[in-house]
Amino acid sequence: MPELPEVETVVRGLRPCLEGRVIIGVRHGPKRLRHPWSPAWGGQLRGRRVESVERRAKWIVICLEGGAALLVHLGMTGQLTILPAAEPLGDHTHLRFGLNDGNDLRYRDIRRFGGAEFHPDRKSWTARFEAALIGPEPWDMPASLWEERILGGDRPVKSILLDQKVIAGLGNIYADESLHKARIHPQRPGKSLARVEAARLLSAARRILEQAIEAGGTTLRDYVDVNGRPGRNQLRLAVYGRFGKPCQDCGQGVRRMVISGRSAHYCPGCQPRAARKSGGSRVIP
DNA sequence: ATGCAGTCCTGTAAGC
DNA sequence: TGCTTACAGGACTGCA
Repeated sequence: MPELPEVETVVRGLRPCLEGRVIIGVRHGPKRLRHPWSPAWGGQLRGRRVESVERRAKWIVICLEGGAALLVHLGMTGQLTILPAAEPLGDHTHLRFGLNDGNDLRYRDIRRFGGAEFHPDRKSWTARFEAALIGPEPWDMPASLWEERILGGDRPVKSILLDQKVIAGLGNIYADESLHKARIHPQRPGKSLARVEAARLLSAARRILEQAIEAGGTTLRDYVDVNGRPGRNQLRLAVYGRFGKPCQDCGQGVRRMVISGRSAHYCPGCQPRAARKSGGSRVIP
């Protein structure tokens, strides 16, 4: 499931393959994507040179000359890969962008929760993000705003972390991992957290995301980078997908519960339901 | 205003 | 063995 580290890994992989290339042809499949592709966009893309590739939240922003941009969201199972144009189309390939170097940029998405959008100018695509009210990137989050949003929330802290309007980029895996690292139970209401816990949670989330980027993302099933290779961060997961297995910090069995319709994994030993009175006094191995 | 449940979509795996 | 069913979840909609 592509979250911030997977999207960042794809963006970094795309840069050397796309920057300076010209899109010479666009073809789309018959199936409707979550973000439907408009046939008119093909003509607007043809002949445009790629200037840069950026990331905003879980969106890939392919910046084109003239201020236009191709936005791609990978949804649940989206893959953006670079392949020689002669390579046969695999199953579930919905979009194919021919490049002037003989390669294709291809969008494959089994569950079709993602998709791509063309925006003709910078104003159009920045407005797209503004309308969605996407929160700050984790490293740009001001401490005061973070405190306000966590401590002011009645929801379980896990739900707050998953809310892209609060903070951009966390999904189910890294929300669970961040809460474990910060030693906070996922079901605690945001407003029950001490200020020191809120601060610990933000620094834990940043660290978890940085480590996952270093490891090239987490591959549990479908995620691959632009070269079709899986990530390595799945080997580092402390709680996600480890239901029943012993916590590597304390040995207690990892538990699973459903919060807002999503699975939440946590360690009952490291993440007690009630806040510790003496926060920060415990020695972390 | 706020938070929650329901929805989309298909491959995989469990269950009968 | 073959079929049915539950499950995975990002982002959005609609409802209370």
